[in-house]
Amino acid sequence: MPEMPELETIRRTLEPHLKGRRIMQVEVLLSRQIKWPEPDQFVARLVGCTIERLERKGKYLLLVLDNDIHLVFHLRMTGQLCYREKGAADGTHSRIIFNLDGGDRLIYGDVRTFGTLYAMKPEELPKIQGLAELGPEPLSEEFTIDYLRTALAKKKTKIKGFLLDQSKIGGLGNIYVDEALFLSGIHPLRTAGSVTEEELPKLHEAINRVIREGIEDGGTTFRDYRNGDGGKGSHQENLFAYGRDGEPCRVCGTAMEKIRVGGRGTHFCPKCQPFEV
DNA sequence: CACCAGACCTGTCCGC
DNA sequence: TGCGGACAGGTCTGGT
Repeated sequence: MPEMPELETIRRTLEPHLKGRRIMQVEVLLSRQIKWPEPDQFVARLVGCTIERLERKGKYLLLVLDNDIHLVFHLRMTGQLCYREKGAADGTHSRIIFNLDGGDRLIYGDVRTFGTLYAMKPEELPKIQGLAELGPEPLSEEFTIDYLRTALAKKKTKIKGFLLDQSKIGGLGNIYVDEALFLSGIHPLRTAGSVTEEELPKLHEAINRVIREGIEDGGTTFRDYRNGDGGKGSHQENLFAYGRDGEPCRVCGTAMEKIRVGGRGTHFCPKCQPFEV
């Protein structure tokens, strides 16, 4: 489900509800989604603590508590975090429920149950490998054209796989990779190392643009994604590539195509994104 | 190290 | 209406 724009939207919509709130009780309905520590310890680390702030790193959301515990979520494909006021219905597929002061709740729901939760002391955070190895994020100071040039250099892996690799760039997923490749005119099967000096700034800007616009639109809702208030995003109305196979390219009118790259559905325009450089 | 299939799960959609 | 298969926003592991 969620890539960086969706997680950032969740962070922003939850923050006003959760900042300064106390966790009174935690209901663990599906313990295997808790990865660290053991579920009873997980609960013990949270109960009675106050949420000081919400951070996001790549596709991870972190609630930092007043005892320095970091409550970390990775939503994988179908995880949802939703704030519900006292008396509101739970919704379906609730897995972990955080009861807050005053009877309001933060509900972790997840249809496919791939999502992961952790309650970590600061020194334990490196145990989360994906978090420890996270590459620079789009729109960050570290994500420069020079960084991208060096990271791409001589790589024989496909550009699509490269952009999905969270240790290279943190936060892109299948939707926004297809969008960035479309906007920069690069065919998804080309190798990372084949990106030319002329294409490099276009790709860099395209990555920043799709993430920026995704956030501005509150994320992309195709199926499960909802923000912290249960609302949908609108970026699905502004996509150029993802999910548009068979439809006319928004730039040249050619029929968009869909192939599989590295096992992932991949959408592109055969005219705007020629395979030959 | 690159690359792929398979695994983890449930739900939905499409064709027969 | 029912059934089987493909597919879904993500990562991790194990094999070649």
